[in-house]
Amino acid sequence: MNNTTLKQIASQLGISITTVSKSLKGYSDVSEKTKKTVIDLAKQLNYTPNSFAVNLRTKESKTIGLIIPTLVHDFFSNVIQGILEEAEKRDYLVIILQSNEKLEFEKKQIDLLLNKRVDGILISLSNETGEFEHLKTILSHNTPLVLFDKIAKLVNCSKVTINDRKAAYDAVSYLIKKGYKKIAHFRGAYLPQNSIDRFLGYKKALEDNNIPYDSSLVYVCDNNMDFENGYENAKKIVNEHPEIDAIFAVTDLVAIGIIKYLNEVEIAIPQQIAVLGFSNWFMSSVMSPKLSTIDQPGFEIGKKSASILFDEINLKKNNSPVIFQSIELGTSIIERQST
Amino acid sequence: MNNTTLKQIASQLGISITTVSKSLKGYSDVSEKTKKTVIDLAKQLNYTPNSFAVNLRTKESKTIGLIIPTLVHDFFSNVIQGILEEAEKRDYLVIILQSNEKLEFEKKQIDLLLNKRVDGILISLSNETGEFEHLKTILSHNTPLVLFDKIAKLVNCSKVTINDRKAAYDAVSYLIKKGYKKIAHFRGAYLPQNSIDRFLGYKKALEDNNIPYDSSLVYVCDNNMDFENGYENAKKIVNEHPEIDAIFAVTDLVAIGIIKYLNEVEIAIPQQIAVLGFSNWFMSSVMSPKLSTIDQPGFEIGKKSASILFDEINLKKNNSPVIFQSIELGTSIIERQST
DNA sequence: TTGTAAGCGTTATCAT
DNA sequence: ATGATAACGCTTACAA
Repeated sequence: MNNTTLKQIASQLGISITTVSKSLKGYSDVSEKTKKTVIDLAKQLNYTPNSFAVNLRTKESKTIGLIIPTLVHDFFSNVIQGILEEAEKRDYLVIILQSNEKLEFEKKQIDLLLNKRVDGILISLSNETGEFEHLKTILSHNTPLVLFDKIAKLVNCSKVTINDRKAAYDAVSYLIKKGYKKIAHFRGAYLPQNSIDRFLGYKKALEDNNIPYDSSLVYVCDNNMDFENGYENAKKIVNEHPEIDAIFAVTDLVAIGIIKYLNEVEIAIPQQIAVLGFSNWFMSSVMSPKLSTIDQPGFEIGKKSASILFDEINLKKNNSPVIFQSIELGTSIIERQST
Repeated sequence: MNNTTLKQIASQLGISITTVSKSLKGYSDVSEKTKKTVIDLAKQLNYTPNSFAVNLRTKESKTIGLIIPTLVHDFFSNVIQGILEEAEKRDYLVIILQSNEKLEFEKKQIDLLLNKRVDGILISLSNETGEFEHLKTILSHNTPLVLFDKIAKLVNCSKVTINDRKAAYDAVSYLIKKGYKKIAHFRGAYLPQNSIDRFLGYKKALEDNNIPYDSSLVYVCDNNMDFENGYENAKKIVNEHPEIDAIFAVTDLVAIGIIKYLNEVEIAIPQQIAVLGFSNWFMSSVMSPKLSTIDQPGFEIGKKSASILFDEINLKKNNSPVIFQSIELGTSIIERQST
């Protein structure tokens, strides 16, 4: 049991709590001698400040909250790693919650974090999230908030993303340059901004290259955008549109589902149908064929988001004005075997 | 800003803080009438108790800490999900830290959690961890501790694992039953108990089936037990022991590395060499060929570990004696295409 | 250089 | 049924 308190040290040394506190915190108005005795005894008794008391006194928890849609997810796992790394540097701890792509959970979890009085909050929105009152609640509590990856453009806070539209545009342009002409798109659901932007990039690339946009070549995945979606839609499209020569998938997991199906029915990739993913999950590099994809720097997104959040926390502490940033991190095309 | 305090409510209502507190906490010795007024005003002012003060007063944080070796990891991600689910049920929050398979970090993070005064700690040990003083520190702080997956048998606390030895034994027996005779094993490093147990299971299965154990067929992966390890060791063994007809890998990631190499040099799986993994990562079901593996129930391990931890936290609160449990969850063989 | 005392926002004990 | 008061352990203005 380690429950040494300042009081105990003080009484053992026959001095006041204040002097003990000051000594331990390196204040200058304590004699070297007493300071030393205090520090020695503290060390000997294994003193650590009671964080509950410190929190109450300083009104900060040295903790931030993180809400992500799904944990079992290559991209988000990497984001978390980046966040944890930045937090550790600053002696901050991170409470992690999973919204499970549900708006309802997201709301509830925000309340939990606010009640816990975390010093800041990091969120990647659920695919369901189309209203933003709960985010504004965070702001009205004066708690720094940084949105990343799946953001709400309308909420007034810092944001860290990639340029989904441009990334998709480049991806499809690349496909066109490789000679593919009938390019289908398996897009995400209608809500998260990313799906929309990736779709828009796809469409624009076609148009800029004089390929007429054909909405019947766009298949919509449901909210999960998972393996099954890719598999099932691949089955459908092969039947409905045998003429396609490439599919641009909204995310790797969907692309992997596509590959799975094409492999099963022995449609050659990329000779008959090319497949291009998005996100560069580790998995995509060990598939057969290896999946070409867009690299989305999860780790850096995490680091940057956290670092902005901590900056804002500090600015707030000093009553300095904070200027919200919108950062876009770069992406790149990873060419492998599927295109 | 939501900083309503009991004091404010009290003064607005012209009653004492005590009465306000009691009303809000449903004590019986408050008149229905005042209780109602208090509750109404509290709701109107959006009162939420200051958790810092509550923590200080009650000496509990309603928070647990979790230390895992790696975050970008299918199995551990599933474990975390299980833990978060149990925590949420009980209105507990979870602080997550990553040891990165380093003993040094593990130690430091334990200190962080202890200083934070979390109500309990959940750990899966790093592959480096061969001494346990830091774990005993947790116990000496009287903080409930549950070890899962990678545990230390010698530490006196509850543990949740699978039976690695039996799982490996069954796995190799299955291989033998399928007719494989020269079975190699890519084992993990010498430290984590799992590696040892899986190796022991492998060895025992051979012996029980009258296949002489040949130590030259056992290749040791380094601490990371990753894709590269599988790939490189596969390259080596194909060269050094062309006679083998199966490889039992300590974990799926290693198995996937093996498959990758065998595919590249066009060694037929499983006709020439069969590959059996361990853990049943999602990835393994979308490989070509699909990987046969041992299902390790990550989600359940997480749930069970958390639930035991919360039980111990409650018992401790009631000053009831706690009896440490060692739970072993079942595994099963997932037969796919690689064996 | 050292110490007193107030206060952070609760909860709990004991009077009234 | 209600309230005064102390306490949790710390920080910090203000005295001495």
